[in-house]
Order: sequence, then C-alpha cells, then structure tokens
Amino acid sequence: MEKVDGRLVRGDQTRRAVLRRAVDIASVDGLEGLSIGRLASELGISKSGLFAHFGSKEELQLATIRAARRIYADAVVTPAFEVEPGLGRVRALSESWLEYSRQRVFPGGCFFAKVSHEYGARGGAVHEALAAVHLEWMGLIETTVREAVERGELEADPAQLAFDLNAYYESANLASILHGSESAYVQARQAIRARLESAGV
Amino acid sequence: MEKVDGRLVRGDQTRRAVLRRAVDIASVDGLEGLSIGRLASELGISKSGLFAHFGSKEELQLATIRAARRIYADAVVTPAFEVEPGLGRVRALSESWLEYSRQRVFPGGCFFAKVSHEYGARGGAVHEALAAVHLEWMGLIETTVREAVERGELEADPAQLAFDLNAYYESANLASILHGSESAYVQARQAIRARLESAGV
DNA sequence: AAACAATACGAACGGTCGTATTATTAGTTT
DNA sequence: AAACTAATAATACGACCGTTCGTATTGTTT
Repeated sequence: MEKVDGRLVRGDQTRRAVLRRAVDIASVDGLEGLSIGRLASELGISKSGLFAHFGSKEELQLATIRAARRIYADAVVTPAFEVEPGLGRVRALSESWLEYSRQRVFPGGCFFAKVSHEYGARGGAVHEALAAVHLEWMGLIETTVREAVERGELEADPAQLAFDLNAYYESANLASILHGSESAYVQARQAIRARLESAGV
Repeated sequence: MEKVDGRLVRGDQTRRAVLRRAVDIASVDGLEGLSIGRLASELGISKSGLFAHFGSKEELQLATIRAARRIYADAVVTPAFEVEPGLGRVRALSESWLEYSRQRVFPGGCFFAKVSHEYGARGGAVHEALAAVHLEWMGLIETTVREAVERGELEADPAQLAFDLNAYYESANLASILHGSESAYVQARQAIRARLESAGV
C-alpha cells in the first residue's frame, strides 16, 4: 500500500526520489548505464533497499520511462496546450520542445531521443514501451497539426508535417548535445518557420 | 608493423575481423555494450589476445568508430559522388543515405545515430571523435548543396538545407528501428522532395 | 641455426553488475 | 505496551567487466 488517508508513506517518497535521480542519470548514461548500485550510493541508501522497490532492473527501467514521460508531458505538452488549438498551438508546441531540450530539463538532452536510440534495435519490454511513447508523441503532433488544418490555418498532410517538425526537433537536440552549441536551435526554428509558412493558407 | 611487401600479416587480419564484428555489435548494443569478452567469444579467439590489439577499451572504441566511418563512406558517400555535382548529387546523397539505413548496412540502423546519442552527453575521446564525424558529415552535405546552388539549380542557404535534409534522414532511421516499419522512409523521401522543390529555381 | 619480434593464449586480478536471502528498523494498529 | 507490517539494510552469490601477467607459438631477420 502506498497511500494511507491520502498521506504518502515513507516508501513512496523514496520511490519518487529514486526515479527523479534515475531519469537524470539515464538521460546521460542510458537505461543500461543506470545501475542500481550507483543509484543507491548517489542517494545514500542501500542497494538492496532500493532494489526492493522495483524487484528487477527491467522494472526500474520501465518505471524510469514512465517518470520521464510525466516530466516530458509537463515540460512540453502542458504549456502548449494552454494555447488555443490551431496554428498557434503548433508553434507553441515547437517552441516548448526546443526549450525543453535547450534548457536541459534532462541533463543529457531529450531523454527519449537518448534511450530510444539505446533500445531501438533490441527486443523486450523496454523497447516496446519506448515505441509506444514514440507513437503517442507523433500522434500528438499530428493531432495538433490537424486541428490547425481543420481551422483552415494550415494546408498540409498532418502526418507528413508532424514527421517534418519532429525531425527538426530531434536533429537540433543531437547537434546541441554533441557540440554544446545553441546554433542548431536557431536552424531548427528557421526550419520550422519556413515549413509552416510553406503550409500556410 | 602491419604490412610486409604489401602482404597482410596475421595480426592485421585479426584486427579487421574484430572491427568488422565490432561495428555490428556497437550498432545494436552501443560502444559500451561492446564488451571485449563477448567480442572475443563470438570470434572464437581469446579475450587477452584481442585486447592486445588495442591496449584499452577506449582504443577499441575509437578504432571501431574509424572502421564504421569507412563503411559509411563506402555505402553513402561514394555512390553519391559518382553523380555529377549539383542537384542530382544532392538527390543521390539523400537516396543513398536512406538506403544505407533501410538496408541495415549496420544491423542496428545508422551506426552514428546510435553511438552519437550514446556518447553525446559524456566527455572523453569517444565523444570528441563522434562530434568530429558529425561536423565532417554536415559539412559534406553542405558542400554538396552549395555546388547545386553555385550551378543555379537550387536557391537556398546551404547550411540550412543541410540541416533540414539531415534531420529527415535521422528521423526516418529512428522511426524505422523503433517500429520495424518502412513507412518513415516514405515520409522522409516526401519531405526531401518537397524541400528540394521549394528550393528549386 | 640463432635471435628476435609479433601474435595469441590461459589464468588470474580487483571491481561492479543484478539478484536472493536474511535481518533490522520504524510506523501503525490493536 | 504488544503485535503486526511495511520499509530499509546487511550480507552474500555467481557472472561478467577491463586489465595484467607470464608463456607458448609462430614467422621473419640475421
């Protein structure tokens, strides 16, 4: 049991602290580099105590993905959804994504770019969880674009435009972490602007 | 000494065999997942004998990157450079890149997409080698685009167009390995076609 | 034939990995 | 206060990690 009368008990606080550190580590060193012993010693708790919260390494990895997804949703999706549906929201989504990467919400850049490449060519539950998140994310962009199309503010194939926009995001993220430079974000912004302009009515 | 009268000696053959296997493993499991013991046992040689060829894990990783770069150059750059400079070569480069990813020249998809994300947020010689390859590659696209611009076949900022094209490549590669689907390549081709059309004179 | 490198080998090192078992602490309930 | 339960810790395990060592084998050079 994790809650009693809505009050958090000890165990859940630990779990949260573990996962908050886990997503940061994994964004730099990957879900494989995220080791239980290291995680425990960084948090000043015992390896066995930490392990007991998850029962297996894979379960820790899956929990880390879920935790990262929540942080991602808060940083990228929520701010964009405060803007009215339509072209404005498409722009807001692009802007909040680039800021999410640039501000290093995760210290290693985009968590999902990192671990999706790590587990892209492997089987297992982790791969499937990441593939599902990717589909979900692409669907969210596509829906956001479609709303703009339906409002007559854009003229484009929503899936195609979603692909293009996401490509700019990811590419800027990688160039930024590789070279520690912000110039890729400028290029991404320019690409987005030009692409949206060419799809303008 | 690795060569005598142009003839390969034993040691160099082993080195080549090791690196050929190493790039394949690393494209799936990363340069960290590339372990010396595993590599040796897959090749049926001793761990210590393999190790002696490189002297350290990091040196093996760097040699693996150089080997992958050669394969990449053969698969992507060489075919494109058989086409006359200009718009045709830009198209050929895009096509050979997508085929390089689609045909799984490396079993885990693009080797550099994989390991650049792996080492993007870490320091060290491996990171620097990958950053250098990235710069070299972006420069190559940019030069190819610039030749088309100078010939009056395109009207665009070469660096910007290079960024856009590379973004389509990488994004298709990731979507493909995550979902085992080829549809992302169709979207990438469409994105490239549209982008080049919009930059056409 | 003798000397010399180059290449490969098996065994072992200290460490860290994920995991299992067992014990201890702390909080809640009776 | 006693009993019970959830959370954390201690300890140990076999497997694998990168690395080092001494040694055998091979091929070339004198």
